[in-house]
Amino acid sequence: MSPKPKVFIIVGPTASGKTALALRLAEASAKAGQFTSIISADSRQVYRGLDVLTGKDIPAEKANLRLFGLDLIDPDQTMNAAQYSDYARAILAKEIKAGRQVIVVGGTGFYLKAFVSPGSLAAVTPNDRLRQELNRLPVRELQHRLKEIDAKRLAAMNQSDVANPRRLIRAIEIASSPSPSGSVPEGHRYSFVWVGLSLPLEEIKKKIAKRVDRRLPSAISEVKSLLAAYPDRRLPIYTSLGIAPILRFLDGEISHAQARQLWTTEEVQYAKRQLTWFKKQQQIIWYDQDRISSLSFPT
RNA sequence: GGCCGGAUGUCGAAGUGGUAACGAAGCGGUCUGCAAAACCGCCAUGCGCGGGUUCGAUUCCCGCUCCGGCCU
Repeated sequence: MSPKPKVFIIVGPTASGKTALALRLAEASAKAGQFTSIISADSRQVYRGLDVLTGKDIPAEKANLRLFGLDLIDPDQTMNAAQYSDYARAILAKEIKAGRQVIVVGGTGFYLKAFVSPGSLAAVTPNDRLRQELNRLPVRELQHRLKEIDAKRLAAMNQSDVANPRRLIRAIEIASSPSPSGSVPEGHRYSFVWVGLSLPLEEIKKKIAKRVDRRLPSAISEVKSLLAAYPDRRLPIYTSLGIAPILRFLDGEISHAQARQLWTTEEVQYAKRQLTWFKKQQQIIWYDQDRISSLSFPT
């Protein structure tokens, strides 16, 4: 039995230097004659037209580098963890088969979870009609409905989830589907190596502040064009970090400086949410961002 | 100097003679198809300072300080 292909998964909060590390690893491998494919795991970089806001900063001119996971959908479309997982799995298989090594880089923990364990998600496809209908109901009513069709499922939800309309709707969706089939466990065909980049929160804050400052002008024009082409502000894409403050600025509600401040705060809050998620992932091996240079691809 | 208004947590902001809404920030979490999302918990023994009235005052009264406006 041949050894399972080793796949690096680089995670960490925003502004921790994940991309830079991936590029360095890829370059080093290229020198040794090994080509690398990078798959991004980022729920917002999948949008076409969302570039400076999401910091798509991998230089496209990097030769010998195949890059996936970016610009997959239009601003009025949506993607979810299952779709991402299917997509990334397919790419992974293809690239490995072609003899390339693969590095997955991303900050969307939930996508990564679905990616490494396909089948961890209930095999129930979203039911838009049902969701639309349920969306109008208050939380109380959602709880009531779930209780009627699957009391156990409701009882199993924690304090936070039972108050969360989205989780309730999803639970109802699963419970009311014809065959709430369990997931099909899939054998691990790959050996995933999780690498976490850590650096002090104070450093993250500094980097974020600098980045926001640098990006704001072009981010403003990006939001303008987005708004011009897709005026419906209820689209999920509009919940991307930085957009709300920029919209308020464009609406004349707040100043440029306030928008910058708010965007920065949003980014920092996001970084902390990411840390909360990654903290629980036991498989991650953490490295201090400034001592990462010694890391290299095992052969 | 006079008159009026205000002073509540880090910020914004309600409010009551019986012991401080709410929003933001902050802190800690949740997580099986919207995840840069959505959601949950914590966060002023204290209401500018000093007196007084009262069983009890942040709330009423007196004085003071500071801020804003108007007048001289």
